Amino acid sequence: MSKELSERKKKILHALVDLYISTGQPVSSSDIQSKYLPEVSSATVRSELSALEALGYIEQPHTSAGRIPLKEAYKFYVDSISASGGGETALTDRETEMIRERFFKRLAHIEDMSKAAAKIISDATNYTSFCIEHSSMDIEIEEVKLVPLKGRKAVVLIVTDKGMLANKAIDLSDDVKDEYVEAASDLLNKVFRGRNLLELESFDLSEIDVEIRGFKDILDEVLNILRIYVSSHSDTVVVEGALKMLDYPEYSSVEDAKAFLSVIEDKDSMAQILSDDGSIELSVRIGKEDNGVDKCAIVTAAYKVGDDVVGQAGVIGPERMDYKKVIGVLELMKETMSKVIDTSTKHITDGRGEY
Amino acid sequence: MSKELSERKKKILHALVDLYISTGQPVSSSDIQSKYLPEVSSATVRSELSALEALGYIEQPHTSAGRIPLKEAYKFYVDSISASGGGETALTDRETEMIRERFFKRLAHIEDMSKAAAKIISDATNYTSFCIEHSSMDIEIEEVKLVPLKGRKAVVLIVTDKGMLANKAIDLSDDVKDEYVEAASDLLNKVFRGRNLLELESFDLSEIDVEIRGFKDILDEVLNILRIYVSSHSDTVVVEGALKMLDYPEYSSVEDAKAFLSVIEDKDSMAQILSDDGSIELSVRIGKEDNGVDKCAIVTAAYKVGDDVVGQAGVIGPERMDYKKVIGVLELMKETMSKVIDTSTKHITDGRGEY
DNA sequence: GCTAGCACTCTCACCCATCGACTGCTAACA
DNA sequence: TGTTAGCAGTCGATGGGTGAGAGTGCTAGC
Repeated sequence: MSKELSERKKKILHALVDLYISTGQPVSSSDIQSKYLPEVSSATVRSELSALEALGYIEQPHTSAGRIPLKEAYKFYVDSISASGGGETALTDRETEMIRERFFKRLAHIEDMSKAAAKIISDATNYTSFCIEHSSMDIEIEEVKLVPLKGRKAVVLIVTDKGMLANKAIDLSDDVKDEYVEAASDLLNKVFRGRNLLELESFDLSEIDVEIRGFKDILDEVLNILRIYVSSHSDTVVVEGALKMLDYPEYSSVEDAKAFLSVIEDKDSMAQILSDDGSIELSVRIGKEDNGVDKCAIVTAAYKVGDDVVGQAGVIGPERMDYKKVIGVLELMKETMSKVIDTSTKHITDGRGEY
Repeated sequence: MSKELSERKKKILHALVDLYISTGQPVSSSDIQSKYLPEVSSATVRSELSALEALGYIEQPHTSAGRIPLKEAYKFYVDSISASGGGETALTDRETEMIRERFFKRLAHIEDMSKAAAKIISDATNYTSFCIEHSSMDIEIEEVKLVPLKGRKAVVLIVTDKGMLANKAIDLSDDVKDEYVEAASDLLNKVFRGRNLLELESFDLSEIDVEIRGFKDILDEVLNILRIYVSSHSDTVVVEGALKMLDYPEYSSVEDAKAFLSVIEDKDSMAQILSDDGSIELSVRIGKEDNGVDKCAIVTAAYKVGDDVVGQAGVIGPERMDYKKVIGVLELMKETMSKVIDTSTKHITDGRGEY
C-alpha cells in the first residue's frame, strides 16, 4: 500500500472488483483479459494477479479458482470511484430526477423525512438502508401554559421554537383555586421562558430567585416532564428494507440472516454502530467485524444544515456492493435532505405530545 | 371424522402428535409402542397407524419413514387438550407466577400494554407473538379548548373520557382578537362536548343550530383534526420475537424465512390475517395456506372488558407447536390483561398528542 | 384380535471416478 | 526484460454406485 501500483495493476484490480461486484463469482484471469484488457494475454494478467495477491489485495478461495477481492481491494476501488469525479457517472439524469420526485411525493404524504428517505434509498439501491436523526436538544422554550380543565385537572402546554413539545394532564388537589392556576401559569412562564432544553439537565430549582413558595410541586412536575422528554428523546433510527439483505448469497444461511436481522432491528445497536463516523461527509466502512454485522459494508452520508450534522443516511450491504450507485444515491439524498431541512426549520412544526 | 375413533386410536394419535411436537421427526410405530403403549406390540400399533392414515389424520413422507401428523391430527390434538380441562396442566403455579410478575414489572416501565404482553408471551413460549389493540372509537369528548399563544397562534386541546386526544398548533390570522378566541372556545365546547368520536364520521356542520357565523373555519379545523385522528387510528399491531420463527427447521430456508418475515412485519397484512377470528375467545388455526404464512399455526385469544373485545393476543409458530404451553400462556395473559384494562379505564390516562 | 418374523422399500452417507475451470510454470520469442 | 503459448497440476463440483439403517406391510400362527 505504501507503494504505488502500476497503472496496469490498477486497471486489473479495478476490473476484478467490478466483475466480482456484478457476478459474485471468483474472477479468472481470462475474464479480465477478455473484457478489460484485450491487448495483452491472460498469462500476463495472471502474473499481475499473483503480484496483487502477494500485496494483499486479493485472494484465491482455492487453487483452481479465480480471485476474489479482499478489503484492501474494495478500499482501493471506492477511492478510485470517489477520486474520479464522484457521483456524476453513477446516476443518469433520469434516475436522479426519478429519485428526487419520488422522495418529494413521499415527503408530502408522510410527515417523517427519515422514513421517506430510508425508503427511497433502499428502493433505489436494493440494499438495506437506514436513517438516523440526531435529536437536537437545542430547543428553546417559548411559552409554558397551565390550562385548567373541568374536574380538578389541568394540562401543561409547552411551546417551543421547534413546535409543541409536550402536554400532560395532571391532577390538582381539591383546594386549588383558579387564581392559583393562573398564578402558577405566570410563574412557570417566568421560570422557563427563553430557556434551552440543554440547560435543564443541570437545573436546580433552588437557584431561582422568584417566589416559588406554594408552587414547588407544579414546578417539579414541569421540570420532570421536560427531563423525561430529554432523556427519552435519543436519536431516532429508521431502518428500511432489512429483508433485502437476505437476497444476497452472503446471507443465504438462516443463522447468518438471523444474526444480521437481530442487530439491524435493534435501534440501540444500530445507533452505536453508526456513531463512529457521525460527522464524516461520506464514510465507507468495509468489514469491520467487531459488532455483529461482519461481512458487511456500511456507507453513510451525513446531512447537514449549515455546519451542523443533523442526521445520517446510509446503506448497509454485502462487501461486494454496487458502490458507484450507492454513493451516487447517498450524495443525491444528502444534498436533497439538507435543503429540505434548511427550508423547513423556518416554520413551526406541528406539536407532538410525547407521553 | 364423522365416525368416532376407538379409544386406542385416540391414544395412539395423541401420542403421535405429542412425539412429533417434541422431536420434529417422523414417528415410528415402535416409538409409540415403547413410550405410550407397552401393553401391545409395535405391529398392532402399525395396523392402527395405517387405519389412521386411511382416515386422513396422518401420512408418511416416504415408505420407509414413520408418520407425521396432518392438520386433522393437530385439530384432534388441540380439541383433546382443551376438552381435558384447559390450562391447568400446561403451566405450573411457579410458571404462572413468574409470567404474571414479569408482565407487571414491564407494564410499570412501558406505558404500552400490548408491547409488554407480546414480549412476555414470546419469551414464555419461544414463538413469535403479537398483540392487536382494537382502537375503540367509543370515545366521548369531554372538553374542547382553544388556548391562545403568543404570536398569533393557538392550540386546540381536546379532552376525552379516555384522556387527552390531540393537540395541534394552528395559525390565526392577524385580525383576530382575544374575545374571538374565547368565543370560539365556547362555541367549540357547545358543538363537540358530549359527542362520541363515532358520530363524527357522519357529522355535518350545517345541521348544527348554533351560531356559527364567523367560526366556520375553526370548526372545520377541529373537525378535521378529529377526522384525521379517527382515520389514522386503525388497530395497532405489535409483533414480538419475529426472528424466533427462524429457529425452527420449518423455516430453515432463507426464502421461506423471508416470506414469513415480510408478512409478519407488515402491520396491515397481520391485521387482516387476524381479523377473521377477532371475537373468538380462543382460536386455533392450523395451516390455512391462503395468506402467505402457510406452514404455520396461529393461536389467538381475545381479551375483553365486559362483553367487548378490546384486543387480541396470539402466537404464530410452526404447525408442530407446543399447543399445551401456548394455550396455557395465552389464557393466563387473556385473563390478566382483561383485568388490567378493566381497572385502568377508570383513570384518566396521559394525553398523547397525535399529530 | 394380536404378534413374531420377514421381505421390501426408501433415504442417507459415503466413496470414487470424471469433468471442467483455473492456475503456475516453463520455454520460446520480440 | 516483458510477453506469450502451451501444458501439467490442483481442486471443487457432479453423479453414479453401494451398503447400512430405519420402518413398514404382509403373512402365518397363536
